[in-house]
Amino acid sequence: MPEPTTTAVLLKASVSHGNGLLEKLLDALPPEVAESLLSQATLREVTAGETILERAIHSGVVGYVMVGTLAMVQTFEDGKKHIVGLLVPTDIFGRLFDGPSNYRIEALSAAQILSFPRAFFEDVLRNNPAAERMFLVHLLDEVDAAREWLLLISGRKAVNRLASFLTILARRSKFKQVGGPTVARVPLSRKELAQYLGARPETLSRAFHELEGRGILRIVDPYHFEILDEDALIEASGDDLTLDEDQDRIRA
Amino acid sequence: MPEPTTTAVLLKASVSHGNGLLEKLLDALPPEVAESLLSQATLREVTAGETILERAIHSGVVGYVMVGTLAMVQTFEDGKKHIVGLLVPTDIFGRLFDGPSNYRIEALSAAQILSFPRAFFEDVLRNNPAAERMFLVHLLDEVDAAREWLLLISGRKAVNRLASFLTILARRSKFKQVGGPTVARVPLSRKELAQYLGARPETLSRAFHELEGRGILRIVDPYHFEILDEDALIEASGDDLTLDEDQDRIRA
DNA sequence: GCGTTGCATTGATCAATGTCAACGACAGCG
DNA sequence: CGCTGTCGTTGACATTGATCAATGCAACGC
Repeated sequence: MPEPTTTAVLLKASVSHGNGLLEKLLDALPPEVAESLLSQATLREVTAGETILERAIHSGVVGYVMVGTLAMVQTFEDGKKHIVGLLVPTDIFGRLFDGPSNYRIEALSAAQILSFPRAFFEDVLRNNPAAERMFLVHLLDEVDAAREWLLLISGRKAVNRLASFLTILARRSKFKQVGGPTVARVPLSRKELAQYLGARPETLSRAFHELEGRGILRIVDPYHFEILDEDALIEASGDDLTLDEDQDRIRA
Repeated sequence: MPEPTTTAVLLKASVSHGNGLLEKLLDALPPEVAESLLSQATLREVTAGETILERAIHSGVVGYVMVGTLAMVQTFEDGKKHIVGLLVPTDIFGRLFDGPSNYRIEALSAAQILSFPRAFFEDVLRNNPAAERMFLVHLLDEVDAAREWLLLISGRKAVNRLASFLTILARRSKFKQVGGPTVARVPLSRKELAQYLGARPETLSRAFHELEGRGILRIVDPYHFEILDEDALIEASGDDLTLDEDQDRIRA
């Protein structure tokens, strides 16, 4: 455990310039409460592949992603596993007020995580209705996001799903604008991304190269891509599927 | 507007024997508050196809499904539409504390809906932290459910997805046990179900008949199915996909 | 009663993707 | 330095599912 107060100051600095949930929560709290919450936090550094939270454990912490990418992994009895969600900087994980989480949290890349004692975090929310409501609204957004995501990967062709994924990724974790071109960093191996998108590594590989062929992106290495034509990427993600419409079913 | 007090009594009777979110909320509230909440509710009867909530409208109501099935429908500019979620009895819909919902709510079958004035509902939650927390936990569950659903429909073959859907449907809205066999009622047309599952109506039709051929179910009519072998159904929903496992990535 | 319309079903074909196999690049290790 | 295992890629082939087209069935209006 690092020395609390100093840590808090450092953390405040690094947290405050973002606009994630944690920042908003801190803003909504009385300064001294925000301070005390931060003073309870510890910074944890993990390496790629490390497990952060075992599944089915009523964990004592709430985590906040500072840098890096984590994955929520569902494991089955027979040893198969499937990534069911990604966590990028500003995301919060850990189950509040309630039973164990159903997934294992695993680092996909080296990452820095802010850990709060769960009970303390809960108390803060309990005593600050405004903050708790903010959290609630955030959850409403999450539900919507999950549904939107569902819509994107259900049906459609592999290239579409990949384009959708890249588009969403771009929106969620801002790519580094190193001078000129936008470079996307995909924190998943081909195999991992493949299962996440419901496809096979081979299919995915072909999809990547198709997008490259269309001049939409350039493959730097298996994990880095220059986005050459962002509009075309969005274009490529929206394809067909969905229904042809009845237009007239409305009456109410 | 019906005569409040009488309605409240009737509603209390019909709501109380379930164990959905609303019941739990009512239990968590002081009796007189629960009473007043119910007295504000109005019962709305809708017919199949009716639109209950237009999308992108900051609606003034919170709805609770008593009987029937509703769908959350995402409509696109070009007129295509896609069902992104189902609402069955005991489900609550309507966006609290916050902007308009992104979906249109539409009745798939004739349905009865309990409508609460949103502001009143919010006030009740605001003044009863226990209830609000209950709502929050409920949202956590919803997020998980959405992720699980995602996992089920991503990838895999059409038959698997169909079997998954039927299994989940069975869990969520209990099928009528008319004496002997379990009869599933699917509240969607083939076309609707097809988009929901990310497939084409034709493919779906073949999937249904494949399950019938395997002796897992019997097609009564396009909307009713006798489940002959529930275990086999579950079996059929779990197929392959997912990853072959690394077993060893864990270190922490 | 008869045509019309909407929907499920079925069949034939083709495009997309999963599967199997092999190769090359690269990292770790002897 | 060369061996070996992993991973991404590529190719050939098999399977699945989308597409197009046609049929059957039932509800509805005339």
